[in-house]
Amino acid sequence: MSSVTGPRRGRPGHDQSAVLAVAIQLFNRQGYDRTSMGDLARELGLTKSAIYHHVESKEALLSLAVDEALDALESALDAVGGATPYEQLRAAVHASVVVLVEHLPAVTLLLRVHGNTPVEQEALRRRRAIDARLADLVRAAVTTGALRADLDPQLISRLLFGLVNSLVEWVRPEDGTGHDADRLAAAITTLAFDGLEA
Amino acid sequence: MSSVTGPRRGRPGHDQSAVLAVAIQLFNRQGYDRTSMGDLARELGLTKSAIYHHVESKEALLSLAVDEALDALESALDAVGGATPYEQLRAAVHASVVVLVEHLPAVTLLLRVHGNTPVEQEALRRRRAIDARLADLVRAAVTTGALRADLDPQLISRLLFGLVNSLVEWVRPEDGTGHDADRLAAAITTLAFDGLEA
DNA sequence: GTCTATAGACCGATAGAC
DNA sequence: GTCTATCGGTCTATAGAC
Repeated sequence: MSSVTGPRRGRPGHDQSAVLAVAIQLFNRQGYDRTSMGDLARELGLTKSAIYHHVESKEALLSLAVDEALDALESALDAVGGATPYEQLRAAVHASVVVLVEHLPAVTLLLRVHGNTPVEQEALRRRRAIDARLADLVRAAVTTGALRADLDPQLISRLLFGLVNSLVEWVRPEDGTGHDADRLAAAITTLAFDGLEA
Repeated sequence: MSSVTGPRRGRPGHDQSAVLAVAIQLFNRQGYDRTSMGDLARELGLTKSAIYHHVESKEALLSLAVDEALDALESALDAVGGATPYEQLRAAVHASVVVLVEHLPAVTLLLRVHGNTPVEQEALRRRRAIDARLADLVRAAVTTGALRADLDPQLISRLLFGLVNSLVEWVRPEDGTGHDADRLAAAITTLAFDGLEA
């Protein structure tokens, strides 16, 4: 299968992608602030100093991680098609769930970012831009009459993608079949658009 | 009106409730781990040492905060009534939203706890117990035929309360009328049980 | 590419005066 | 109830050898 972990040329030892993957895992398990470069070194079987050969700083690791999540979410939205705003919205919800499951560690970390450092502020700015695109889709779908008009479109948008994002609290990695994400996305669109009642 | 902030006898200066309220606010703004006792002291206009006259430790502040949220959620669930499981579930959703809005800072902090300290582990244990009670309600409502049976009851439960909990990401304090929480709770139950479609 | 050693800053918490 | 001063520990990051 194709290498998802980026360039690795001949030499033994670790590369940036391997360090990043372990870092994201650790940040999600312990929290970013509570995870020291010493913790990361121990998990990698390295010393702290060796890590700094691969990444510039601890904050750079966070930046690389949230960029992975944001790039994936933006690309997925760019690829959304559909004849009507309603169909585009359903496709956007579906695509968001799939990205969330496929990039679960990075997206989980992204959704836990609430801080005030420049890296986190920039991540929040990009997240708000994505939210705005989705809110536009909801507004358009309400305007065409496909969605109920007795709820504020911005409220609908926030609830809809709050529902999607809440998946990171309990979804665990796929078992490899590759069908979990699609089935989960289908269940969520069913609940959101058709409701819970029998 | 009644004092929500606990005992404050004659003396000038701060009390534990005042320190806790500012601490929760700061923990939510900066993150628990990134907020130092020095930060909290500056926000209070005190020195670090003075804080330790009111609370035993930084972790004790976290413990007090999550206990406020958990106590409120448990009490709200205890008070839920209704003739059928379906009606009890709708009441539980409504009550959860109201508690979340009324205790927004404490509940926000609770939902951001994912660490491994004893205080956090205990908070997660109580949260899971609450989740289990709600999952039981969902299962019962599915059994009576009130809720659709083509979705796994545990999935329904997770999505339903993921939806409710996602409110902490954007809800801001009430303007004092006291009606916001009820109207918000009504909108959420509408979306969850009736769906988005027109 | 990894190591040992350490600089320099900040942390949580305490002692003891007022 | 608040202060000044400080202890012992941990943190990110760097210097320089191999």
